[in-house]
This record gives sequence, C-alpha cells and structure tokens, in this order.
Amino acid sequence: MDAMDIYRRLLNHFGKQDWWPVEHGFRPREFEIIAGAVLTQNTNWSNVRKALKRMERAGFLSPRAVAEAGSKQLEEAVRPSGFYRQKAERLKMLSQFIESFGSFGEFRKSVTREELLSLKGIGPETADSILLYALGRRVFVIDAYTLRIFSRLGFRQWDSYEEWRKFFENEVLEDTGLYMQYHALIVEHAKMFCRKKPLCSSCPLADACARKA
DNA sequence: CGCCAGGGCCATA
DNA sequence: TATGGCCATGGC
Repeated sequence: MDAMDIYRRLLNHFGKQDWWPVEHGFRPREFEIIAGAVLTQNTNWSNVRKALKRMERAGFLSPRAVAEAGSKQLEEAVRPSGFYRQKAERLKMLSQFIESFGSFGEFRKSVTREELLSLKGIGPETADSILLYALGRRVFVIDAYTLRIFSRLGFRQWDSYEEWRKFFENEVLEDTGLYMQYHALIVEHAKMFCRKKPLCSSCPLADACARKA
C-alpha cells in the first residue's frame, strides 16, 4: 500500500473536500486564502470564517489595506479567530512583505518558501499552505496529523516536516489539485477518527494502522 | 463546565 | 534539540 492508495481510500470515504480555493462554490481571492492560512493557526475554521467576514466588512482583504491598517482596527476585525493580537501583527508583516514585491503578481511569481519561513509567525504549515492553496505551487502540506497517521501506517519513522514533505513530493507525482485534496482529506480524517474517543472500527485506514483502540 | 481547534514563538535545560 | 508555557475566541 502506497501513498496513492491511502489517498484513494480517503477520497472514497470522504469525497472531494470544499477547501480553498473552492469553498462555497466561489473562488476566493488569493489574499483571502493567505489571510485564512494565518488565521487558522491552531484555530477552528468556523472562527476563521467570522474573522474573514469582519476583515471583508472593514475593507481589509487586500495586502495594501492590511499593510496600511491601524493595529487596533485590524485586531478588532480579526478578533473572533483568537490569538488576535499575534495574528493581526503577523498579517500586517506578511502584507508589508507582499507589498515589497511591487505587485501581487510579482510576489506570486518570485517568492520563495525560505522567504516566507523567515517571517515571524509563518511556520512550515502556514508557508506551505500559502504556497499550495494561494499560489498554486506543487508543495505538499505536512501537519501534525500527517506525521501521526503515516507513522502509524508504517511508512517511515521521521519526525520532521521537511523529511515528510520531501517524501510525499517524491512519492506523489500528481498535480497541485490532488495535493490540495490530499491535505484536506488528511485533516478531515484526523478530525473524524483520531480525536478523543478514537473511532478506529469505522476508519477506512484501520486495517493498516498500528494503533488499535 | 472543560476541552480543543486546518501553529508557531520563546525560554529553559 | 527538545519539551512546556503562552497566545484567545467560540462551538460543543
């Protein structure tokens, strides 16, 4: 059983996911995806949605608007997503960084993963989510769930995002659309089966998983 | 009421 | 390098 077999099982069980950039059947602007990637750090998506709505109402859904926004107004808009002071600051720094490219097109074309990671508050998962979901780069997004699940499935024993990311990018030679679906499916699987009382009996990966509960 | 979410930073040892 | 505390709101 390889990584594509796992993908097919998850897709068969959960169906296609309505994650970015196709949530609610409309295509959000790239900056909306970028803001969501920051706002969702350790945060339920329903709270992120509230914050994005407030950002929209306040006119903060563009890099320039956020880069020039007053800190208090930005914090107030972002508040429902939690950690709101940090997140307002991170969004502001990130927006100023985007602005420094001169245009969003230039940012999309030439920004590197290392540059994103060098920004305070942008770690591996946030950077990779931006690169994949907002910029369409073929980057496999790794999160804590991915490490747990694929370790239990007996793939490898690494514990670093970097090693797992390279593994998937060499193992899964597909397009960015599949990468988007795959990460979303992994998260859905974790929410459904690997939280609190594990529901391994109905898990589509149970037969291959080392964890028995 | 307590738990925790589509993380990441920083201090400490 | 590896844990642990911290950030904070809203849903259940």
